[in-house]
Amino acid sequence: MIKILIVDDEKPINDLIEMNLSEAGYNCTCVYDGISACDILEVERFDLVLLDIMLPGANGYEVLDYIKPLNIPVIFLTAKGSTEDKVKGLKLGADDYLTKPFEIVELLARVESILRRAGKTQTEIIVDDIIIDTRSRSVRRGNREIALTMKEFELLLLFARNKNIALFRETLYENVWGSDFMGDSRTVDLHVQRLRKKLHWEDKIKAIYKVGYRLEV
Amino acid sequence: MIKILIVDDEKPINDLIEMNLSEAGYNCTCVYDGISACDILEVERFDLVLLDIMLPGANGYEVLDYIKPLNIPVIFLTAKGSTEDKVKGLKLGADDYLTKPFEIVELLARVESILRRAGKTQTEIIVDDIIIDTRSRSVRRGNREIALTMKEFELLLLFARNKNIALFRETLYENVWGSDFMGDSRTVDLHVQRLRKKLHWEDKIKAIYKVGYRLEV
DNA sequence: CAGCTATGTATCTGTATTGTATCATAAAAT
DNA sequence: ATTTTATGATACAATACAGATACATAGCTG
Repeated sequence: MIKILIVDDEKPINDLIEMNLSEAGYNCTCVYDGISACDILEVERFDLVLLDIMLPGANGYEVLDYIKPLNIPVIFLTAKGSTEDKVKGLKLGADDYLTKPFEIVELLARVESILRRAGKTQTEIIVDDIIIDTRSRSVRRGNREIALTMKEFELLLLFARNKNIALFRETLYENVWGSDFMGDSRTVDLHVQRLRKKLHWEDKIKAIYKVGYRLEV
Repeated sequence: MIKILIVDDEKPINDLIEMNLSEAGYNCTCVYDGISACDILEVERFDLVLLDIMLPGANGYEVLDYIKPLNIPVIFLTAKGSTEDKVKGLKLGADDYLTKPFEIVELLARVESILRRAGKTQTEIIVDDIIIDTRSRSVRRGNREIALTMKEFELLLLFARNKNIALFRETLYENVWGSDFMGDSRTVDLHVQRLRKKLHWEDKIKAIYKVGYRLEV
């Protein structure tokens, strides 16, 4: 299990991140200031730290100094997009930075990227007889690869992370397409159909009348 | 009892939400401006706040600031659907976002989602020997799934949340169909009959002469 | 630039869902 | 008991929805 430490004094942001990373299968711990961060790092192993720069107590840079010798990758969270801060952070040893406000998709991408770089990626999600590798973005049944497009892959991932849960068309659209306006387009349906066909999941991904779809396993 | 505070200056919207959440078993309180919201939050505990952005007095963002330290989840209600606003809201600490006009079904889904996230709700409702899973929108008896349509499911949910309570036809119609005008149509009756048949609940859902129906368990 | 792939729109069609109409039966009122 | 009214049952029609297919566009690759 990959463990991520989230250090941010704004609880909502903390929660938002935690929720999404937990959903993606990571084990998260939240602390709200620099001192607590150092304390917990003293006794617990983590694979990645998400670190806010503006912190009460010790600021982000100081915490970074503390983390450095532990050799744990760090992603800086910064409110401002000032190049100065970025450079400073990266110079001091942050592996990446993320400017608030950020899209969840981007957060996940960067987290995966960093973990991959550190060789710690959790890569496989298994659903039924299918293996989804988030790292190579590939899907296999046994050792036969199933070629999916970008959207199809994202869609599958969402279903895989929400097995047996009815997903509204709007939810699907928001997550895969990133926009909250769908209108009456039938894009989602079409992609579900294509995905079904490719995976031979004609009856596993069920349409729910007037609602959306559900992956049944 | 889960308590929800509704903050919206448009009374009809307020009422609509209140009615539906009350039916769903939540305890609701309505206020119509930001100041009142803060006042009541000062003295009463709530589990969730539904907050309109456009408010007289203090606007939604300011109220949000006020709520933040209280650590109560917030769902923003807004007419706008721009990602900018969404991010702004989420960044400031809103836990979710609902764009007006919204479907009642979606409202309930999001409320449940948030409460679940906060560990304050259960996803399964058990009635007699039947299990209703609001998350997957499925109904089972033992491990035999009972296929219900949208309306049937909503109807069952309403009965399940109001066991042994007589429900007026108008109430049923308003909640499941979302409209407050029913005329003298017999739509509700028909759906009750269909639901009865599917669940073999011919005698559990009792007709109450000149009133409506009641689920007896 | 041509050709390919990914993605999205438009359209048609079958069908599940939903609602209306009708008649039969049960409950209440007189 | 008889009338009146409400509900149950059934059949059927309208509708909305999802599946399928074809086609248009965009974006990439060579």
